[in-house]
Amino acid sequence: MTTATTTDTKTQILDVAERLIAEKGFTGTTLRNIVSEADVNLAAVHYHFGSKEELFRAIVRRIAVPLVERQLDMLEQLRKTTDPPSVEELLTAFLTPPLELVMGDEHYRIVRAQFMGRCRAEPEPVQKIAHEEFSPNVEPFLDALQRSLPDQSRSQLLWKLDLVIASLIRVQIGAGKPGALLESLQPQDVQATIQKLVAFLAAGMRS
Amino acid sequence: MTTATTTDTKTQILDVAERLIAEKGFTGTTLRNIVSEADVNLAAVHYHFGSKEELFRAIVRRIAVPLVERQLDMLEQLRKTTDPPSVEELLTAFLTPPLELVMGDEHYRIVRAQFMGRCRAEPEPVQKIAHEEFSPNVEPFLDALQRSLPDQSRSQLLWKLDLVIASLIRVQIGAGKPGALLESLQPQDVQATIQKLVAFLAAGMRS
DNA sequence: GTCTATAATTCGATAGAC
DNA sequence: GTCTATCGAATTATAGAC
Repeated sequence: MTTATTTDTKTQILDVAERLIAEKGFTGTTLRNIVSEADVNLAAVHYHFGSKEELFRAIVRRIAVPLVERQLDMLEQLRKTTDPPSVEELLTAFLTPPLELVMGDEHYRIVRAQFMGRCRAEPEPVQKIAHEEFSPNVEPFLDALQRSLPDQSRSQLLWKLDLVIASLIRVQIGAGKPGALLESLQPQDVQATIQKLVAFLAAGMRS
Repeated sequence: MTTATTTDTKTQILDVAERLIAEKGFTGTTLRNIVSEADVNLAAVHYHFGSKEELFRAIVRRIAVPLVERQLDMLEQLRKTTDPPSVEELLTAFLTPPLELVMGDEHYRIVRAQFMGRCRAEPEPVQKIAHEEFSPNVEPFLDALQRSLPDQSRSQLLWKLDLVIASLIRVQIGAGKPGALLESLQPQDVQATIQKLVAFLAAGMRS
């Protein structure tokens, strides 16, 4: 690659911006905060991303694209083996990819979880951008839920899935904090958290 | 009262600030936005509240104090009649006061619900302030839940109550939006929403 | 209590040299 | 691609007249 330093600068900006926005929120984070900690020039942000908003979209996309892909993969795997799958299996396929993100890089696992939770709870235009990137998983899972719970209306399942997402966001925002459900980020503890969460939510889905 | 206009100015600032922060968030709302729409002078904010942060605290307190009081009242009523109360009764006592807020003033019912949801999902110092004002309800309800579900550990009940609050926040943020659980704000629809939410969450609490 | 005027910073964004 | 320098606008907060 003839532009190795460029890639590094771009990634450096993305990494630092993701961490700061996870802590302080989008409006609470300034480009100057980002370039200061990333040790890059202020103009580099506009050169690589165009604007603060487009920088945010790039961060979201870097997370959301492989995440949604993995969710849909797991859903597809389920449909191949058991049809219709149980509510627990569907919820596990939905919740595992986002919660396993926290087991990634040593220093970034908390950041990534908090970022996801934060950016879906903030005002416009943040919420709109995050929704656009994360939402392609909703319809396929709604369809699957409909087949597994045929006696519930689609509107019912929609607001219940909404509460599933709300619980996911809460767990993500609190990830790593003492007393939180996802306090420890060891792989086996993450798996245990997923199981508890699935049990809690599956009971609600059936109510 | 010798300071009738003062009270009006103060209330006017509180009302407009609450609405704007509900829409745009704390950092996304400027004092100039507030005084412009409230048709008061910029200096009046600092005269009456001291700073933007203290203004926010005043808004939160105006909502939280009577709300928490009402939650604890309903809890006390329950303990007088049935001991221990059912999980459904406890959740109803917890969820009814915040969700009935949306039935108040004609123009402000959506605003108030959104404000509550928003300010508990934002970064510091907003979250800290909101937590300080809203949290006095947690311990009493945890105690009551412990008695109604004696075979679950306190740490279990804690993260489950956390998910209850997360669901409440989600419902509040989406209040009034098409497709949301709390789409209509008519009193009978709010009651129906509370019942659905209680059924969903009570099943999870018992899981 | 309310107002004007302004201080003192900080913001996102850009022009232009290298 | 990276840098300096800066623009224009916006921010919270205050000083001081009325």
